[in-house]
Amino acid sequence: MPELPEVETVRRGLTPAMEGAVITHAAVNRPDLRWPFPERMAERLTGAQVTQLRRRSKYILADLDTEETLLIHLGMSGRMTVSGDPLGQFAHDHPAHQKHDHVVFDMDNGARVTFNDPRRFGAMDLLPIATADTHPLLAKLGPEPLGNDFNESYLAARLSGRNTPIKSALLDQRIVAGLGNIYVCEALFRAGITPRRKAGAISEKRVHTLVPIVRHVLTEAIEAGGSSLKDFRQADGELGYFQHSFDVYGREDQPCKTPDCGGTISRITQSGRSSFFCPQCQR
DNA sequence: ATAGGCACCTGGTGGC
DNA sequence: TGCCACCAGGTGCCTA
Repeated sequence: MPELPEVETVRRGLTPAMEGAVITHAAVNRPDLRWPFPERMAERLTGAQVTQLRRRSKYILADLDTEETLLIHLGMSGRMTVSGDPLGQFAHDHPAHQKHDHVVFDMDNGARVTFNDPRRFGAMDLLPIATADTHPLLAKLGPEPLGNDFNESYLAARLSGRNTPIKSALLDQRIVAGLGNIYVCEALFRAGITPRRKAGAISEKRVHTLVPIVRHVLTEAIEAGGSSLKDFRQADGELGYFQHSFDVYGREDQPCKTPDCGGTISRITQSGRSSFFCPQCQR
């Protein structure tokens, strides 16, 4: 589910409920997600004030006044939602506990933040604050696609000589961090590049066009509140709506949206993931 | 170093 | 209604 735009949407939705608020109670309802939770996680979180909510790639980072940072990843099916009234008048007005509500934070402003993840590919960890760059899960991540370090010369250098399909290269979080299956498909469509093309065999000119295209796709998706496939929700429970803007993702056998193209969207499997593209206008 | 495949886990969908 | 195969937004780890 959650690629960079969805994670950023969640981060923004959680901010009013969490930033500056104190975790008064942390319910940790199972010992692990993808990996075991850190030792004594509930105790280490209880009483901590969230000083800042940040995002790195698809990770949410909650800096705490205890000199620790809570790292959160949503995996494929993770959601974080807010219930209750941040002003506190209805502090006890929370929906019933749902299946797969693995971690629940009650905040001192009356908000309740619930982490729900049926498939449990998500993760949480606690690390010393300001060591995010060296955490094993973050250390090898490439630049943020919306940051200055992701630029034309950087991307050209990283793709040159690589024999892997461009689809796989853009999914490689070490090259650029935050893209997933949906937004890679969409970006390659807009760039007119077939997902099969070897990364090292794309002209420098076309590589250069990819940079602003990736930025635009992600920016538009964030503005739309992300994409809601199946069950993605923003933190307030609302659906994102970028899925209505998909040109290719999930559109197998449907007509290409390029005017006068006349092509039909194809689906192929690359390294175990579906790639959607128009064979007519992506070369 | 690089590339490809598998594993982790649950749930939804569609065919028979 | 049941069973089964297949699919899903991610990514660490193992193998050549």
